[in-house]
Amino acid sequence: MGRTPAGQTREKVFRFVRDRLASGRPPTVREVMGAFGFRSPQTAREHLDGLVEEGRLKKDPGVARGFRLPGRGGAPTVMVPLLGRVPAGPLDLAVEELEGHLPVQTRRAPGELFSLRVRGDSMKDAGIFDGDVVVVRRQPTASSGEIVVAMVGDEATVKRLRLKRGRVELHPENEAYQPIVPDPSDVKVLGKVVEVRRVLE
Amino acid sequence: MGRTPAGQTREKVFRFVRDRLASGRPPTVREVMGAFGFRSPQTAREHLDGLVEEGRLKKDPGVARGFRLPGRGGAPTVMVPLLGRVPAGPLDLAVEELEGHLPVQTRRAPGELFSLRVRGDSMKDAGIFDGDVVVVRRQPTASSGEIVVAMVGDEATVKRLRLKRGRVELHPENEAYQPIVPDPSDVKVLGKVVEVRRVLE
DNA sequence: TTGTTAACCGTACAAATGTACGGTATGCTT
DNA sequence: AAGCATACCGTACATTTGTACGGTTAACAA
Repeated sequence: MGRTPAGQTREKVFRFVRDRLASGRPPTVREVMGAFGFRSPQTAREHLDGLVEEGRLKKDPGVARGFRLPGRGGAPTVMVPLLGRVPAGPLDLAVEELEGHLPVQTRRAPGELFSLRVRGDSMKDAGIFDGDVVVVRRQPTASSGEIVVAMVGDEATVKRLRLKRGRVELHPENEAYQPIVPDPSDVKVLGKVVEVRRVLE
Repeated sequence: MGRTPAGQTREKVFRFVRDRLASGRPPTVREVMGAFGFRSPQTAREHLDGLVEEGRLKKDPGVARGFRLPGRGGAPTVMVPLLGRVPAGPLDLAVEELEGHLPVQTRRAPGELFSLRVRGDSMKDAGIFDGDVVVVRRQPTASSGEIVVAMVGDEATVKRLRLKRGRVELHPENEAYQPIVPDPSDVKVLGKVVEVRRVLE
């Protein structure tokens, strides 16, 4: 055989490409070449073609950095904006005052989601703590029992929605707080909480 | 002004690029051109350069598909394996029995992290519920007070670590449970919980 | 009016990148 | 030994892609 044990370099090439793909910057043939000390782009190409042949990678011929992971059932990853505060107006074209983005796996259209940091511990018993980030799907209504983000007056709040006799109630999940029963004209559902995240580090 | 309202197209271009970046396939200038019906690559370039100027994008000059999101303290995204169950042996080369991958923002090396689904509600008061996913950084030790994943016998458990007089204690955060004080030879810290995620949908 | 600016078009060129052709070396099998 | 496959090198070429230069149009302000 050749210089290195069979398949060993190939495995490392695969991981290199996979990690580069996750970081959002798929490598070129020559970057693979450089990363492994090859002195010919052809060598890198042979490994890459081999991985495609084995079905571990997919590629679009002719396109620069055209490698992908074969799509296995998993939902695609989209970057969801993390809003510093929730604007009162429409979220669509609002110049988002954003703190950053987070990667979320979803089948939803990217524009359908946003996220924000929760303040206060009114939802503590639902496992949503101060400082947690909630990912929200935009929708003007929600079902009773779902956790929603709603504007009450000009403030955004995370609560569990209860619809009682046509009236909207926003229930905290913390004994120390009381349900909010706002004037119907004063409350607007922004969306439904679809994910909760807490970073402990 | 020009054909479309000022800034509107630019906003859409930004989202297009951002979404393409998340999907692992950053666009070329000409792909942006095509996506918006421009008939000149220069038009797309002006929008892209504008976004770089505004600080909303970063780019590597001369590099194909060389756009990135500015790292607002933002760590790069890596794909972390979600393990179906935690094997007793070393995690390193274990043929990971994986359920999939999740995107996690971290500065750590990709191989340093793994994730698993929590069973039971013994950490309920820490906001970790049954079915939640915890992202774990592999490390053989941890500080007192940190939430860890540990093997007790041949079972993996998520608990808060307490070191008392040189002895290891694993504390649940739920009044219905008692602390575990295992035989030191029978417990092994697999890593520290660095993130908690809950999907509500 | 004049000027300015944002948004766009067209084309050409240079660099980055994928791809093809041929070669060398090593180890395994027969 | 002969044959074969894997691993690698070197170079050349075609395509993709970034980039530069110049022009057009429409809205707005002075």
